[in-house]
Amino acid sequence: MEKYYSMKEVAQITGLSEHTLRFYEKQQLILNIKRDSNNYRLYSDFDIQWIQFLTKVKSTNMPLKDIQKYAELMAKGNSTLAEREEMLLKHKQRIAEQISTLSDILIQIDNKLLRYQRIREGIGQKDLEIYNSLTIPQDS
Amino acid sequence: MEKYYSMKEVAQITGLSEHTLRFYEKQQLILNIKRDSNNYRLYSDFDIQWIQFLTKVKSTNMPLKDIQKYAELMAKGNSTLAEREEMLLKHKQRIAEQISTLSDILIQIDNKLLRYQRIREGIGQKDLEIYNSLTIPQDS
DNA sequence: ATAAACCTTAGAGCATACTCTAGGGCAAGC
DNA sequence: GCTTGCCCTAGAGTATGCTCTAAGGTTTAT
Repeated sequence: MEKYYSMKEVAQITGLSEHTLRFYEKQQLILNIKRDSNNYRLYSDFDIQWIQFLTKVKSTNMPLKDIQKYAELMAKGNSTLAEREEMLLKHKQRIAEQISTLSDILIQIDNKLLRYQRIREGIGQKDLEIYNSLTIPQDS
Repeated sequence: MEKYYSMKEVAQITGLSEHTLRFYEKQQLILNIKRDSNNYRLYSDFDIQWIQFLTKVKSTNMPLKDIQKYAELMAKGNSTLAEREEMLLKHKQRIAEQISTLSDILIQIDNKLLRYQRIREGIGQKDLEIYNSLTIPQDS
């Protein structure tokens, strides 16, 4: 006895809107959703797990197009495992790059905050420069 | 003697297209750019530094609208330091959240990769299930 | 004097990812 | 039988962030 979930339930569980769920299906990010006698969608536990994973990778900036490709491979079965593995490895690489970019800018922001602090303390007022011939204080 | 840079040079230095540089100026992310007698833009070192910082924060998903606000505050001078500081602190928070999301999905991807490996090794073939009455192997 | 290499503007067009609207069906309760 | 609460589709509309086009100006070299 497999349990199925309605559109409304899945929207609640996943945090996505019903619009978005239908949109993802139209874009083929979500495939093979069962229907009841009224043509209403019936989502399985597997479907929900996939939507949750999809949401996660999307939040790490994987384009919908790529997610669609992954969903397609997944639906084709085990013969596509190597290809899916490759996609995930590439995405891991992109995530690592994102983390590195984020850490980098975090440092730059801290530097700016330190400079602001020094300016507030009256040190470093000498850093002020003339900006394009207008008396606009610098931020740097 | 302050040095100035042409549109083309700034595009090369920053890696942004000339189109994008003009677009950012129209959107008021870049302010108060000097002009020569031909109405050509003259970018200062400060301008370039700002564009480089702007590019960085943009890459950490700060919306252009927020960057515009920051640029505006910056142009208003030291009286807006506290407000700018607040913006940066909030953005630091968002960056921390992004890093945490990314690290999290990195772990999930690794789990998936491990499962793939097990399937490739012939262990876990029993994980295969029937997907919506079709014989579509699971990914999970 | 004319071509090439710069630059300018306004505004149109495009890609991505939703988000909403219109028009309609079905099933349960009053 | 009719309202309420679900659900359905197709397609239009919106927001963001570019990206390009058209039409034209200036400077420098040939």
